[in-house]
Amino acid sequence: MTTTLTLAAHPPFSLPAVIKSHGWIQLLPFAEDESAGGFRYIAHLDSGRVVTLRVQTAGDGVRVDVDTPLDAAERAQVAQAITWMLGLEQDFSAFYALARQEPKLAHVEARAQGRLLRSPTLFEDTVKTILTTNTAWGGTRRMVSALVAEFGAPLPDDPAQHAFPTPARLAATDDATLRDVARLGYRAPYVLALAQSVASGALDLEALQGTDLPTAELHKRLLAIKGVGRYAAASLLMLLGRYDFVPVDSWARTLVSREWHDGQPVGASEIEAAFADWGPWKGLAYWFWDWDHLSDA
DNA sequence: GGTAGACCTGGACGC
DNA sequence: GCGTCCAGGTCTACC
Repeated sequence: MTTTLTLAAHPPFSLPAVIKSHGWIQLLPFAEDESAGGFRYIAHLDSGRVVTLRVQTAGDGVRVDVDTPLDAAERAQVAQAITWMLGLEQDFSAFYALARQEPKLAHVEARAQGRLLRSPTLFEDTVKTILTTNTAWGGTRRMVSALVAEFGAPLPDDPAQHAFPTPARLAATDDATLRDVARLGYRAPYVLALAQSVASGALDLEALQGTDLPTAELHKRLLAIKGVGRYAAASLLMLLGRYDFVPVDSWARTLVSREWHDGQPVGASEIEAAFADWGPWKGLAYWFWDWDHLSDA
């Protein structure tokens, strides 16, 4: 027996657009399912069960298949998780109205761009974001894979596959293990401290999903997390649906430098200034800007 | 508020 | 195979 859920999305919606919105699909326990045009995600449910969610386009939303019967609470959790992960309820009509006036963003509405693929929990997204800092993408993939393989709960039908580790599981490890086994390097104490504060209840990260806190306050709270600086905080704000900041990394500096500064070095202030007119949509304008002509940068 | 140096890893490169 | 250099954000100490 299997379980199937059908979830509607606020139009316009494109599952491939969400999947390709950034690199998260390449990080375990996500896996792209190209034959179905969707993805798989190994979820560790509150009930303790570990299941594979198979997601593909269906009608104006998505269909979620699970290879096992789920009880009512588990079904509700899966529906809530997928709705959050894909931003099914997000409305970008205000952004699209502005984007129509800008040739470099004229494509976003037709492609249904705007949603960014999220993990089910802000804890997972925060750990992954910390692991994107000060390293190449290959390093991020390696560190996330190691964390999942070493500390994630195994899938019963295929124990070689694992869910993302829970805060409690990571909190139960130690700095040296995270350095030696997962090769997190100097990031190990950051991830450990985050896991411990979430597991102990000292930090309620998940309460920030859908919070109505002002963006400035949210920004402040994210920056208070060790290992989360300006770039990581801006990235996490984007995942939380707040686009007031541009995640300034070396790639952003390269793009903005070549687009508006004739290849001369630029800093965060120049990047923020380049998108200042986009107000609460700065981050999205940067993210979906048509940089194609700079792809060899 | 701004800046320099340390942090850690893996890849590129030269020998 | 080995050693060196470099890129990638954040933190801390210092001015």
